Amino acid sequence: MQSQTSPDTDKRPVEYDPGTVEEKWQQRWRELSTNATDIRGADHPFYALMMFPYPSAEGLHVGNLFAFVGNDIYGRFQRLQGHNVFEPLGYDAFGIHSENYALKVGVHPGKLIPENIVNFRRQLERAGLMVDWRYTLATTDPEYYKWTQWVFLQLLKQGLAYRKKAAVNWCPSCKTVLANEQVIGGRCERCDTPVEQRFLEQWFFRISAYAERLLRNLDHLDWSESTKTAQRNWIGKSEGAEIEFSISGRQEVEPIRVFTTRPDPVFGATYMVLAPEHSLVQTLTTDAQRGELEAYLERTAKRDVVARKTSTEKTGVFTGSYAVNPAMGADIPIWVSDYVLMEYGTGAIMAVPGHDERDFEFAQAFKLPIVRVVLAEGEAPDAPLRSAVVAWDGATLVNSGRFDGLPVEAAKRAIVSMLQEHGAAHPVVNYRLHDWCISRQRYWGPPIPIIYCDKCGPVPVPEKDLPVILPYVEDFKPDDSGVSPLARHEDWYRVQCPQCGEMGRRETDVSDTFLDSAWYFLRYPSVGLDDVPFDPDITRKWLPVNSYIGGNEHAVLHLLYSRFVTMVLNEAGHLDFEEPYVRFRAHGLIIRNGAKMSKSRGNVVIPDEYIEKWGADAFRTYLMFLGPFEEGGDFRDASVSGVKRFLDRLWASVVTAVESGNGAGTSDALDVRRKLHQTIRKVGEDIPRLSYNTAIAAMMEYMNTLRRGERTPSRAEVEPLVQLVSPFAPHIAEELWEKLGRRGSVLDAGWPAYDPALVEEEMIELAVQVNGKLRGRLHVPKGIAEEAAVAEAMRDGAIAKFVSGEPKKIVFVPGRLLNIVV
RNA sequence: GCGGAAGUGGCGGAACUGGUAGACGCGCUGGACUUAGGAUCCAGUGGGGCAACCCGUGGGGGUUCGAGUCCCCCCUUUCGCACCA
Repeated sequence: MQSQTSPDTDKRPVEYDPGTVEEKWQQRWRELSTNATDIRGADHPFYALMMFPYPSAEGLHVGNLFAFVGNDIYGRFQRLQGHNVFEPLGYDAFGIHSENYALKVGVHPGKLIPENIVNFRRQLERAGLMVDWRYTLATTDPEYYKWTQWVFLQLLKQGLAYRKKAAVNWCPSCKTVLANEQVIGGRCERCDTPVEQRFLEQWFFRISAYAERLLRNLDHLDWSESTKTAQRNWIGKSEGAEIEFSISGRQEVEPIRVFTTRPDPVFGATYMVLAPEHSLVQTLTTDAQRGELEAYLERTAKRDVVARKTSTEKTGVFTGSYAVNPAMGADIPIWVSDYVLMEYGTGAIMAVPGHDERDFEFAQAFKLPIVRVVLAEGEAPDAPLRSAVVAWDGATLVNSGRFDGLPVEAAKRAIVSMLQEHGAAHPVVNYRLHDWCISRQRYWGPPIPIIYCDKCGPVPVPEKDLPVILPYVEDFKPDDSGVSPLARHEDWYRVQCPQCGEMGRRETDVSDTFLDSAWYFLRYPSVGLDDVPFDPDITRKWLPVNSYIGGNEHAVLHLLYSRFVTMVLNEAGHLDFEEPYVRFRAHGLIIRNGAKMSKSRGNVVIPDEYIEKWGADAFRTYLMFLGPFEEGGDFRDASVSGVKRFLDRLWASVVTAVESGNGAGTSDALDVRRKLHQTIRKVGEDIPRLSYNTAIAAMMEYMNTLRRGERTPSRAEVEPLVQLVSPFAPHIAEELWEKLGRRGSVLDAGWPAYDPALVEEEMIELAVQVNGKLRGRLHVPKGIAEEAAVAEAMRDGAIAKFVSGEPKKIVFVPGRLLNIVV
């Protein structure tokens, strides 16, 4: 090919066999501990974290690998920059996922999970990740969940874990309680069954107390904007007022409190609505209405959450009682309806049917009065009100006594302060964020470390007694008793109270998987230490995490919970930082041939098959090449060949360079040298931006330059390229590094420097436009002056013919373009 | 309904703060070497036109010497949230 010597034999492609090369280097990395991180001795620690996978029976998914490779490239790059990089990986092995699969195949999860982990480990090693496997963990290890239980106890100690009987989301299929976050559109996130309501005693974490801090800190985090937005929306801060409505003729009953972001139309509040679960419902129901109301409550309780939350049909019952509208003192009826949700605000509303669509529908259905109190800009006061008018900008009040004519914004403030003087209102900030229910009535999780004692109540298991081992039980199938399968094992749950020594009973619920993953990053560098969850010196050195890469599906759940737990541990004095991840980037999703991958479609990419066929290096590089890392892309089988071809050519170039003995000195061809230095700069700029696809394209471009014409590349021309390629295709890079006669891992060779003088071209192509239209290109010296450029342009007939007479204006962008306006 | 992201060749995708649209790769066309090639190498490849040129970044307006990029109005896709008061 490039060689001029014996064209006959050299036309033969120089190919390499990825299988042999990759096996050799993976073995060598193991023998030489190339990927090991010196945790205690590191001078320049860099913690490159990736979200750990759930070790499924199906094995590693390309989506996992896409994320891991993306993180690995970043980590390897940091190492080449001179950092001590720690790139650990473990397994998120507890949870409903594993348990359901175990139930399906009838094998105990305690047997399945270790098998899956072995398979995952094999697949991960094959991918050539720079992971230090001495520091791996599985959330199912007692040495790990001992400390998950410890985290629970810290929250309890801080008063942030509490028990309450609450309406919870109950999945009748999984037979367990779900967190709000696990309910998608009223259905179970895992099995898509409509979720029902149940009332159970649950353990909650008071994350709502941290809403403001979780929100505020986002402003200073170097995170993907989309992730921050998702968290902001989830926290859902809204500012408004709480208004009290006293009960007409019943001073002894506490007033109904409502939260509203729109206090201005209070004069139009013609009735009130309580959520069916509201505590005042019984008190306010008159005897005459009781029968009808009880029937309604029963109906709504049975009604599944989907129907309740998605149907727009309004149902409800009058309680028989009246409240006093504090604005003008009128009595307004109090209704009960399931369109008001107990979870938001106070579970009660003042209904303003003139200006709220839901209230309007309800008022129409039950023939309640609708009053107009807000006028949209330019609207006549006597315009008929056919639907709710939700007006804001430029709207003014009517039928609101002395507030008539006031713009909405001013009216909001004026009305709240008027009501406030009467003690009937005060400004309030409300959040959508609910407390985190961590109880699960399941088997496959860490038991919550609590012992119930008749005398002492709930008593925390003393820290010295941790872990509370999850016992091996054969019948781990959940039932609909509302309690965990562990509650069927008296020998396990009957235990002495740690305080008084009387017989007590263990908490039989286990904790949410999200608690396992809320602190795992703290454990990695301290894996192996069994007297602390995380060593203070090690933690000071390695945390917070420098770079975290993961999927945006965890934008609100895992990322919010781990931030919360970090804040709490910080307050308790266990950590000296309150945000766990300095930088977070969400990777994109991979689709296949334009369609979502799914088992049912049968279009799932199985990494093993591709690695077998193309090699891990080509597969890794292709994954990074198929689209922008943060956006994902379309996996097309036919396209892998392009990347493989690039690696083949890289191999061939290095081999011929070495064989030709073409000096290790500087390269002879100036244009090749320039391109090399431009490539070094480009790749070095692209990797930190996670713009991997363009970094690879740049290397391919350089390869094309290298191969142009009948020439043999020199070592100096190929050696830096091997370094640039190494984060993407580490095995071939190592092999070629060795072929080049270099000792040690290419990982420790550093990152090549570029010469700024060579990056800049001396001659450039100057685009010449006439009236903004491209008319020609000039090959001119970089620093050419405007006058010289114009003169040069006018000598070019193809350009000059568009210019007649004196130009009106000349726009000159040095080094780029000349625009002659005539 | 609300919120996020995105619409560029046959396809995946490039284009930093407005400045040569289509880098890189796949595919395709032609050629070389071949018993053969789904290997390799070389050349070409947005559309139209013999050409000079013209048209082109979802559609329509606008700002500008100049717009894929900025502004306004639509359309489409996609991902979250969703009776949130």
